[in-house]
Amino acid sequence: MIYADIIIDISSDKLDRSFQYRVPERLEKTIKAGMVAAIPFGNAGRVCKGYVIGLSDKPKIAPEKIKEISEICSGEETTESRLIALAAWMRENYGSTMIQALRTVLPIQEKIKAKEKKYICLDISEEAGTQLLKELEQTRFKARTRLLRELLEKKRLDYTHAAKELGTTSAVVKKFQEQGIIRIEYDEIMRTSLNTGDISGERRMPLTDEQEAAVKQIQREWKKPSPKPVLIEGVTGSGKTQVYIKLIEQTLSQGKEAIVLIPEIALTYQTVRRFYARFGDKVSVINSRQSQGERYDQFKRAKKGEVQVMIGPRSALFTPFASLGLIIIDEEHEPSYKSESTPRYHARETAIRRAVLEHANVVMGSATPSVEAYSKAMNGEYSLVRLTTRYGSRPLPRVSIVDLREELKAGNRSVLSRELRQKMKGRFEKKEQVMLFLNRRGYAGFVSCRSCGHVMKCPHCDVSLSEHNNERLLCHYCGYETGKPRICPVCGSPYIGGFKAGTQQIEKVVREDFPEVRTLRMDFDTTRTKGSYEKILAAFAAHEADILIGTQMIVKGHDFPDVTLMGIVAADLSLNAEDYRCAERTFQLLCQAVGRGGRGEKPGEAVIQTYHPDHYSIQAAAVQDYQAFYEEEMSYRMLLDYPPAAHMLAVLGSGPEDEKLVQAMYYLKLYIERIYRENDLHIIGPAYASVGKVKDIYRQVIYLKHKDHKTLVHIKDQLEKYIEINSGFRKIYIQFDFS
DNA sequence: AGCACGCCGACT
DNA sequence: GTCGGCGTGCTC
Repeated sequence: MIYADIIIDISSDKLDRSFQYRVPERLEKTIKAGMVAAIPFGNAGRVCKGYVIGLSDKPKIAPEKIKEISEICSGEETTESRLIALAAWMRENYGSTMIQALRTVLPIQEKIKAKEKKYICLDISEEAGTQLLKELEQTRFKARTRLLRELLEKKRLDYTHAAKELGTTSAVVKKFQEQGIIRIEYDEIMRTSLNTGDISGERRMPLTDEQEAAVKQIQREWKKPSPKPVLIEGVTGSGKTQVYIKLIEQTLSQGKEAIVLIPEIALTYQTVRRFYARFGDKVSVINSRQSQGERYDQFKRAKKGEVQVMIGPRSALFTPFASLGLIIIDEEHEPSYKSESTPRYHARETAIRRAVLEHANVVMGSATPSVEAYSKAMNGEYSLVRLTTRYGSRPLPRVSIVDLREELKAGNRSVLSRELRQKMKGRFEKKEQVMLFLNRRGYAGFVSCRSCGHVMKCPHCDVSLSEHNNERLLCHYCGYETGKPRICPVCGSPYIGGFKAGTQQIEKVVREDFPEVRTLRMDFDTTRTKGSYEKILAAFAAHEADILIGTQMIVKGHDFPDVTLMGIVAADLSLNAEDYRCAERTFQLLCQAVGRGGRGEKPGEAVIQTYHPDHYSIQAAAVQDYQAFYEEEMSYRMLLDYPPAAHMLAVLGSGPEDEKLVQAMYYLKLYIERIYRENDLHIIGPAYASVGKVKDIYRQVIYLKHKDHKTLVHIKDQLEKYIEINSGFRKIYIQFDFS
């Protein structure tokens, strides 16, 4: 006798588990994990659809309780079943429940019902409603009162939303509907796709010899019986997009589709317009500002075959194309390709897995590949393609490194070194533009007491508050806001002030030093509203300002031909993070920043200000020498057994009660020591995570390091079981994070 | 999600 | 006593 594990519905949290069904004899041969089956469910025996996620020969519960599968609705070779197989792989490799994995892979399913989105509407006049509310308030119909009050205020309520927020059960709604007080409305609005704007300015450029050679090399790889993923290492301005477009053209001509992943931060109209220009309405774009419904529409169009190219961030990877031929990952090194929620998948690895399942190809590209990807290219797992010539053979900017310690010794306490200020002055006189880049990564101006050193912290999170406009203190993790205190809350000293490091302070200094100069600022504060990002860039491009001051976001993907000086104010702020990847991040950011300058006719220049002028990541970035950086960094990772030299698994525990969490994590460590007795496993922790508390939830972490990825997956599997059985983990949420 | 069950106040 | 709303728990 064969039994199938089936997941009924991924849209509800309450059904977040699998149910076992008997497989009738006639289906024993055909049934496979990933198929969609019709099954009776619930007391009323209503038939619904479910996903087969696994098969076994043992019943988990009393066999007489198990019902039989009615029929199979899908074959094994459908897009959906391949995506379910991908979800199963993600579940296994990243550690999550099957439901969580399915929800990541099939955002469609959630909306397949909501394609006819249900709304509750008042079906009687407002006066009658108000009257009825008054009557109801006198009675004990609490749920109805809540619902009616909300309805009078909002007129139209989202059905699922009402259920969640107001605790409105179906019984309440049904009763109201019978009485004719409300009606249920459905709507199916096809949200319009992104407007393509003016693309007439784009002309097709022939490939350079080097690009042509790269395309040929990739095509040779694809002709092999089992093609490897391709990594393009191409310096900034070498025209990787041209190569991508050529490869997509070829894929489409074979009747297949393509997915282009672009990191969230670079996903602007500027970057996708070249794809629009070439492929027109064959292209669809997803971005993270879109609602679930909008994304669903995009996926539906892809499934119907109305578009052939999908461009988007990480989640676009799951576009349900019928015959996927190519996945492109641009800026492969970007950290946003790693998911921050369970399953914590990496788009690069998952794309390669999907490509295997779909018989598609993967091409990734970066000027500064991640150490992980590059090491795989070195050991032959990926095929490496190099683009070394900058467009129009423009020289790289001249870079000078300024030692800030020397500045301090010379009595200059400003954030601008003498050299940088001197060079800025020269540019302003010549009417050329300047960009100042602050690599701050959460080191925004925190507020501390100069007498006792007390730092203002968020009461709900383990982070310092940062000062924003008009003396407000803001928590970047939970949004907590408070006024800046006049005196120190600990010692009462009036000398309490901001640590000057934010973009606002730099803007202030620039204005003081150069009163004539028009400044523009781009950071967390100024880009919060929709469209402001593009507005700022457009204003700068139109010479409405002479200097642009900003964080990470200013170094991504924009060409300003009149920018001839790039100032990197504090290069090593990102070096101080305790993360093993901080040198890599610093190198990548600096390379991008330096590469920004000198895109036009005039030669560019860059100034890097740092306290660590001798650090290899800064030295290598100044001369844009990836190879030198890679070798240094790789020997460091080998020495300390960090990925990719070894594999690492972070076991993250979180919960509202500190002591319970500490205890549970300690037991977890003991359990790991008990089940794995070889001495080749490094266990670090448990310890509080780098941010030990977020929104009043405490967080701890155990790190496991081992040469073999499979061993870690095995330990994860055992831990999952242990946690499920053990009641001590009831209020503790455990997540796994592989790297 | 959707259904049955059982508790509890209100009313014949 | 019975009726009916409303929260709770279960569905292989």
